Amino acid sequence: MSNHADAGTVPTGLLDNLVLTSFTVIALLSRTAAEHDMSLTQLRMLAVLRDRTPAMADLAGFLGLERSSVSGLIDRAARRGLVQRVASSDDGRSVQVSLTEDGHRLAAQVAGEVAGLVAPLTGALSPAEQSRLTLLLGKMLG
Amino acid sequence: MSNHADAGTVPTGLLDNLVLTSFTVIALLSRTAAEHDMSLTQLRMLAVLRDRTPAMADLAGFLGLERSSVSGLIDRAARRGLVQRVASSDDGRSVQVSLTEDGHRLAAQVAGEVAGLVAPLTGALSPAEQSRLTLLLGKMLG
DNA sequence: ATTATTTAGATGGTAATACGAACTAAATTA
DNA sequence: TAATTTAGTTCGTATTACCATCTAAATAAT
Repeated sequence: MSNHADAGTVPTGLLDNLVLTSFTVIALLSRTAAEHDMSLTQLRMLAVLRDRTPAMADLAGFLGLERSSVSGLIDRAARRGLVQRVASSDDGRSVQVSLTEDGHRLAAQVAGEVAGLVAPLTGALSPAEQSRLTLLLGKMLG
Repeated sequence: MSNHADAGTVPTGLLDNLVLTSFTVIALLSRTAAEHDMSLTQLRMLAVLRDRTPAMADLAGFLGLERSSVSGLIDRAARRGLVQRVASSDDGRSVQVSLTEDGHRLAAQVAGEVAGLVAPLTGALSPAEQSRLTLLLGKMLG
């Protein structure tokens, strides 16, 4: 048994702040993506591919999309030279999706820009508060 | 002068947790919206209209969209009977957008469902931690 | 007063997003 | 060897969101 709050209830202030924070952060990410003529989904895809080389179905799983949606997504990104499809050696049907040089460069740049945009927010907190927030969010994420 | 951290920098762990939390919350909201055949934008619109009756341009401002995008959004929502356009009395060009009865009902229901989905997350924290998180997010939101 | 300009929204055209269903080809299983 | 499953693509559709353009109303300038 836990001495935590009823898991079926959220204090209104906490719910509001979580939702507001989320919209704020997502808006920042969207803005960054838009500045590079990308969608939020493309930005997520770039982030996912920074340290993975998944097959199409796995990528769909990471992004929470249908396989058919990912086909078009990768088509467009490949047309821009950001990603490439490499045929799998052991399975003739499968492809490994990976970032190109340009893709890696863009992903790194975008990551830096996002950090720059989030900094003013977190900058409102002292280092100690930042640490506490990191821990609390981490605990919540499980 | 402030004794806070350099506003140009975010600790990696904090950035990651903020982004992960945001995607988690937004995914929850999207899922809830989808269960009612709505988009995230429509859900946001419903939330905005719960305590406002803005003109189209103001609504566009709230949602961060162009006026033309909002026209279609409201068209579709009105076709479903969720919102209505009421001609402004003092300005013949302007309309006030408002929720219908059905819109209010749906907005309330959706709000409840969102709370139910967020609860398991926040339930990982003790009441004291929930309070601290609320305060930290509030401070960050300014 | 009358014309000119600005403002509020709507409309039309375009591209991206995302889905489901149907399809092809390769790999497994029977 | 035939039947089935799996990986990915293609096709058709609806939504989303943009920009540019348009209409009508309101405000400003002459």
